[in-house]
Amino acid sequence: MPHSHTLIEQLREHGLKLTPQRHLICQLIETTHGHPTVEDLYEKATAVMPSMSLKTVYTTLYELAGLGAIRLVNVGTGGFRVESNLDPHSHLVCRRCGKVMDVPVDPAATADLSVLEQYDFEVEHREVIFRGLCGDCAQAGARRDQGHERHS
Amino acid sequence: MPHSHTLIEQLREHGLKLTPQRHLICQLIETTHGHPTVEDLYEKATAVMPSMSLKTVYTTLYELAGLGAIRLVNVGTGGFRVESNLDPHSHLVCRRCGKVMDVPVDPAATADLSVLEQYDFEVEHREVIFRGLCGDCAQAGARRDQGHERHS
DNA sequence: GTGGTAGTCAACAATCATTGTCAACTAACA
DNA sequence: TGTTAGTTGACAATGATTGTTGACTACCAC
Repeated sequence: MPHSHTLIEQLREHGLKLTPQRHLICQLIETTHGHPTVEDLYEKATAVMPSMSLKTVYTTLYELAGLGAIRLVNVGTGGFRVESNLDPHSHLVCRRCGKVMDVPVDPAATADLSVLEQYDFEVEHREVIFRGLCGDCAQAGARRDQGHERHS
Repeated sequence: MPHSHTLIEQLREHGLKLTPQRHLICQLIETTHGHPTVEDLYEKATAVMPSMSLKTVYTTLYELAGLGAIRLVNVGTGGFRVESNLDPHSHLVCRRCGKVMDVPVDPAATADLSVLEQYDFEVEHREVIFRGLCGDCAQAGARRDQGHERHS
């Protein structure tokens, strides 16, 4: 049920102070679709509250992640991204533009996992990433191949 | 068939010069088990050839990756790791010590992938990561919990 | 073997993401 | 409204990676 709470409510429930900075960051996360980078949020935040420091954004994100209110994922595109969609899903990651998209493929539904039992390892979380080219980048690549042949 | 070639042979086939640096790096990759970081390889390389620069290690790894002879994977533990096992498999990543282990779970066998067709995205590669605690770290955590209660 | 040349290398500086430190500040509660 | 523990912003530091460049060298032709 905590999942129906807003991020701010979750902060309060855990005894964290409701500072204006946290308020703003939570709001931005809730109203931003996709998978913003820390820098993305920082830019949006400073637009509203110019004194906001990048450090505060990082700190707040780690706090929210610690509460399980968000997840910080690293898809290998440099820096991590804020994941506010907590439903089980996988990611499409464009190797050219770095765009990240959700796909409703449950990582827990991965094929036969019985082999895992042979390993001395406590699995806590599963992650599935599909890498490749998004539509835009695939088109851009195709156009470039047609146009001026020699460019690689 | 190129997969049965040594890394050095693959370099040669693609017209890259066989410098002593590349020779050494290829050798180190082939004789190192697990998933060495760039820094790991750099340390081993400088032990043999002290003049080796970190830049050269990076450059060579990118070249090998460009040929498809190795893969550079980023499992979110800071810096990437060299993957010389090109068979389809997945990874166990310890969130505490950062250890990476291979498991023979084919990422392509992930459940129902038909939903992917609805997305305008060309999938080139699939990646599955299981995150959690390795045996050693799980034990260490349990011991700490028993001993001095209050430590978090 | 020797010379020419394109491809490589080491050194060094620069960049990017992230984290540490700490004094000043403020939300929460009495 | 005062007290105080928890937060914040400024700033420096770290760690990983990348850019630049002149010197160097593996390779090919002779």
